[in-house]
Amino acid sequence: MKIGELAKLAQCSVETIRFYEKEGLLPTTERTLGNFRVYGPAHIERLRFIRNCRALDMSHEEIHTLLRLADQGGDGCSAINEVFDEHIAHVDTRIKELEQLKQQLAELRQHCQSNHNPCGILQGLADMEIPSKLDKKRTHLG
Amino acid sequence: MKIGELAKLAQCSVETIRFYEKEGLLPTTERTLGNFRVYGPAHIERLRFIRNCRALDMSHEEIHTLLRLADQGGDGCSAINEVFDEHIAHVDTRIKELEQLKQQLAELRQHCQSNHNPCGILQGLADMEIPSKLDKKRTHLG
DNA sequence: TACACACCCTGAAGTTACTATAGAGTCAAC
DNA sequence: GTTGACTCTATAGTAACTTCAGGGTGTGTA
Repeated sequence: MKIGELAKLAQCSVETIRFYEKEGLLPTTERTLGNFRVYGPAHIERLRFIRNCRALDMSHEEIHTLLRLADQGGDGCSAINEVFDEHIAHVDTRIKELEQLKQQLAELRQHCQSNHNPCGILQGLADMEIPSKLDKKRTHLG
Repeated sequence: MKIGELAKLAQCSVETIRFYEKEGLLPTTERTLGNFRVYGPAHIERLRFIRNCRALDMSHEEIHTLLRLADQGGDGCSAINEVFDEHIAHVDTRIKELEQLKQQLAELRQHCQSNHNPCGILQGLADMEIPSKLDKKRTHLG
C-alpha cells in the first residue's frame, strides 16, 4: 500500500503521515525502487491509534509515551493509567476555564443590546480587571 | 513612561508589547534620543483592552476587528455584537467538544482498572472508530 | 513513442501568540 | 569609569500541522 491509500484509510492527509514519520510517531518504512513508501496492516493500526489519540486531544508527547508503553507490552497498565488520568485532568481544567470565560462574555454582552456611543461592550473590555487566568501556565489544550 | 513600566501596569511582558507593536495591535510610538519607546495613558488603555480581549481568548484577528471598530467610533455596535456573538459561539462549541471528549475518555478509562495484558485502554484506543471531530475545521480555541 | 495526468518525493516556509536568546546600546548612580 | 538595570534589534523556538516549490514515478491513451 502506498501513502495515499493509507491516508484514506486513516482519514488524514498524506502530509500528516510524512510528518508523523519525521516526528518518530510512525516508523520509517521500506521503499519501492522508485522511492515510494510502502505500508502494511501494522502501519494502519498504528496510525489509527495515533489518530484516535489526537481525536482525544492528546499531545504528541502523550502519544509517544503511550506508544512506548504499548511497544514494551506487558505490565505498563499503571503508567498508562497515569498518562490517561492526567490527560482527563487537562480536559477537565480546560472545560472549567472555558465555562468561566463564557460567563464573563455573557456578562459583557449584556452591556450592549442596541446602538449607542460609547459601546457598552468596548467600554467593558477597556474597564475589566485583567483576570488572573493569563498568569497561569496553560496545558497543551487551547 | 518606558516599556518596562507599561508592561507592569498591563501585567504582561516587555516582549509581548513589542510583539503587539509589530503585529499592528499597538501603534508605533515616539522614541527618546536613546531610541527607547515612550508611552502615555492612551497606550495603557489600549494595551489593557487588548489584554482583556486575550484573557477572553479572542484571537488577534478578532481584536484587530474590535480595535478598528473602536477607532472608528460611533455606530459600530451591531458589528461589535457580531464579533462578540461569534466568539461566544466559538467558546460554546469548544466546551461541547471537550465535554464529549471527556465522556469518551471516561469510557475508555473504564477499560482498565488493574494490570492486565493487553491493556484495555490501549486496545480501546486501537479499536475506536475515528470520530468525525477531526474532519471539522477548528476555531482558534484549542 | 510521446504526452498527459495522478501520484509520490524532499525541503523549506507559513500558521498562532507568544517566549527565549544573543549581542549590543542607554542611562543613572556610585 | 564602571556597575547594573534597563532597553534595542534580529533570530529561533514552541505545537501540530498545512502549504508550497520544484522536482521524480508510473500508468493510460493517442
